[in-house]
Amino acid sequence: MKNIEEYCKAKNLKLTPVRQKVFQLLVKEKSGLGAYRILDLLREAGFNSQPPVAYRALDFLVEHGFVHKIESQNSFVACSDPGEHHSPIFMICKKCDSVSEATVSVPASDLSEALMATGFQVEQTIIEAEGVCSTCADK
Amino acid sequence: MKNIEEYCKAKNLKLTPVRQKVFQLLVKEKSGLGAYRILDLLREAGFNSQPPVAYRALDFLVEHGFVHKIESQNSFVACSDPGEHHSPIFMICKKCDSVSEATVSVPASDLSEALMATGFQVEQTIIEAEGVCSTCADK
DNA sequence: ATTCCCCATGATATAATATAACATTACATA
DNA sequence: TATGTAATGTTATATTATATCATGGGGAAT
Repeated sequence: MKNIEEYCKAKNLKLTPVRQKVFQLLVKEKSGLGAYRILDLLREAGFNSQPPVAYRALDFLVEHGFVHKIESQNSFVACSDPGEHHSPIFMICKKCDSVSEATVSVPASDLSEALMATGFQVEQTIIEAEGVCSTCADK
Repeated sequence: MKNIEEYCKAKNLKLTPVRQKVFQLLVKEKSGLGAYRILDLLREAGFNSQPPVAYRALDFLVEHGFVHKIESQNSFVACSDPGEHHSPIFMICKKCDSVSEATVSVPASDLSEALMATGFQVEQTIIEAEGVCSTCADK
């Protein structure tokens, strides 16, 4: 949290109350949250609750790398390493629904190679793994 | 097409007219098609056009590996190697909107390793790369 | 200090994607 | 023929996301 406040100050980005609140909500959750769930939580916290409010805040947070969208769930999670450019890989546990992020500085190398070999110029990768997290596997 | 007919016969799966038509529509397209676009095309072809019709056909086709869903687009594409179990990797061109599939028999190995190292048991991976396809890059 | 501009927010409406639920039909086979 | 299962028909509605236009707030230039 401190992290992103400083980052925004440094970059002259406006971390407005609603943006900050949405980020806080996501940080507290280990699962992804949908936009309308976030909207409910905002309402409970006294914020305006129309859909564009949540989507705008999420757009801002995603654009600046503070939050990631989990495409297979239409949900959102706080970035575990905000401010860094990276190719996140998400591990989604189907038992406990947790989403965790494995940060890899560069897209997995043999993946890149396989794609490069086809002549495709990769700009961004979306990688989401579904399975069972170590905590649930231990049970 | 022949491919999937035979596969269904062998596995005793019912490749009904609407399922076959949806698959044909997807085979003809190099971009992903949304469910409601498919629905329109079905209607043009004389089929019943209620949403569940398209979604059921897509569910069947996806379940049996004939079609893949592109999560980042909420769209669907025909599988380039139906019937095979694989970990598809999609390359989505942001210029021409084409979606092509790089088939890799096993999830990219260093990706798997990175995830295994965390203790996460991967069951399935979703990998979508955005960028520029070789055809568009050549222009 | 005033004006201007930009960005964020407020507010309403609607688009786009997806599923629930229940009725009906078709077809294999006991 | 009766019966069960899977597929389809049909209506309604849930869920996710965006377009659009109006309003407000705060900094920079004059």
